[in-house]
Amino acid sequence: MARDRDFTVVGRALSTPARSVFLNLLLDGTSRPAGELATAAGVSASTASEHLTVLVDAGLVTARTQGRHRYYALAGQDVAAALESLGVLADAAPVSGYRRSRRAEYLAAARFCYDHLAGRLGTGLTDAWVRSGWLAGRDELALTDAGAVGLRELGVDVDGAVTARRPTTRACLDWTERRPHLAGALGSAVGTRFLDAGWVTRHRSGRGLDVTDSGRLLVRETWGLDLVEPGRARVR
Amino acid sequence: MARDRDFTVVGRALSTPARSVFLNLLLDGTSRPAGELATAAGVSASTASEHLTVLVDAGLVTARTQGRHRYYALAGQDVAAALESLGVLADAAPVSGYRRSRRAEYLAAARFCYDHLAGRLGTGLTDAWVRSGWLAGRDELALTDAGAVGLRELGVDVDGAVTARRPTTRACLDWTERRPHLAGALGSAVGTRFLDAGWVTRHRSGRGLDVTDSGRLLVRETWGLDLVEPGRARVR
DNA sequence: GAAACCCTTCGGTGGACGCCGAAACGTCCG
DNA sequence: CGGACGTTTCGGCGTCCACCGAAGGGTTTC
Repeated sequence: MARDRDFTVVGRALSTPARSVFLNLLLDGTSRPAGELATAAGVSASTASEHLTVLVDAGLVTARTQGRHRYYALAGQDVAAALESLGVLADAAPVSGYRRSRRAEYLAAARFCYDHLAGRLGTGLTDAWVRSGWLAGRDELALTDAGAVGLRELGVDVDGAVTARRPTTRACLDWTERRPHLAGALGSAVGTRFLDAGWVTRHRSGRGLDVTDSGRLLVRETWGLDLVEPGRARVR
Repeated sequence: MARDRDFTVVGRALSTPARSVFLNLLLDGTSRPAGELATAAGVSASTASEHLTVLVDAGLVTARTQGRHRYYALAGQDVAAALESLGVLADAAPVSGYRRSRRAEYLAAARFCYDHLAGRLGTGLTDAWVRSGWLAGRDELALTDAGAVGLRELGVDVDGAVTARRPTTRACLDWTERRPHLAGALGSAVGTRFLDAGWVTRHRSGRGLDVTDSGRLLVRETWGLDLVEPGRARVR
């Protein structure tokens, strides 16, 4: 005889409006900091924090600390699938398959992680610069002499980044690509240069970035980095 | 953009131990009266009633009134599937596919619905007797003269059933077969005769019945009713 | 009609929990 | 180091709700 399942933990996790909003926001596969979830649900930061621990304890959501931020995401595909099937019960509306939202796709392509480039653009550039010897090491991403020269030619304020108080380079784990990308003072300088040179422009809302034609051309010609058009990107 | 789903209603429905027990009991596809569910969960009848209305309002469970009983069952296969996928989250144990339990299969084959035969045996006999002209009408199941003769020959106390205060015949909707079977005073008399003649025996626990070899032979030879061996019955 | 039975509805009570602001903790920046 | 920032923890408050017993409605049986 099959052992009984205890639905109470998962059920309780789903039973409040704020947590329902959280899960809906995370259903597209994105990771989001606690504060963003709090404002989206219209609750205070402290309340959101409590809700999030409930979701984590229930196994629906995972947390990852990054600097002074804490990113929350669905625990896995099976969670998304379960919520999907539950959604069928919630409203009689037909199911739309689980997939990244259009906005999530934009963010996955290119975005600002605070002051440095992230997404496929950020990880792609980092990979290319490691391959070409501009950056050394997998985790440290130390700036080499060749890298200093190359980036200076690009117009990046390398000297300012080196003399800054904050660490020159830092590896920041990308939550869509699951690989590190360049952060720290140098990462910030690179991001500033990309914006100033018009290689990327801020997307209408939030952290998203549009890679301009000139930027797309630059990264392809210089580092062989081929960025897929967001709108046409193959998902999943 | 996909409209947000509201998980709160379903979530709240799952969030208490008593309701979790109810759903586990109903997961095998059986229908059960409110009282049975109440004692199984260890709560009072009134509390159970409130829980059940919550489950019905959430769309997880349906209620069907039968006489002075009220049978509750899962609302459908999709509900079972959703609970199944949720169960994966609840415990890490691997899933055993959704299917009728062995006990449920026994009950579906033959059982007592209070004092009259139900399950495939009950509906099969009723169908056969309607076909052969012993009973008339789809809903009333009135006893014909030929039926009185035939049943009397079987040893059924037809006269006692006709003169009883309660209605001679009544159609009782079968919850496994979803078709009517014979109830009322005559149904009771038939059930009594089947037990006395040794055509069926009470299963060890509760309402379940075992059809004996003599009973199996009788129904096949007399009415062409072929009952599948419970243990070998194909499910689903 | 009367009694037995099943179930639901109705009050009332106690505990659980969602909510917030204040304070503490850790990180980043100059 | 000092200030800003994101997040969590802590106390306290108000509400919701799970629970029960008693009462009421409906059905079956005698």
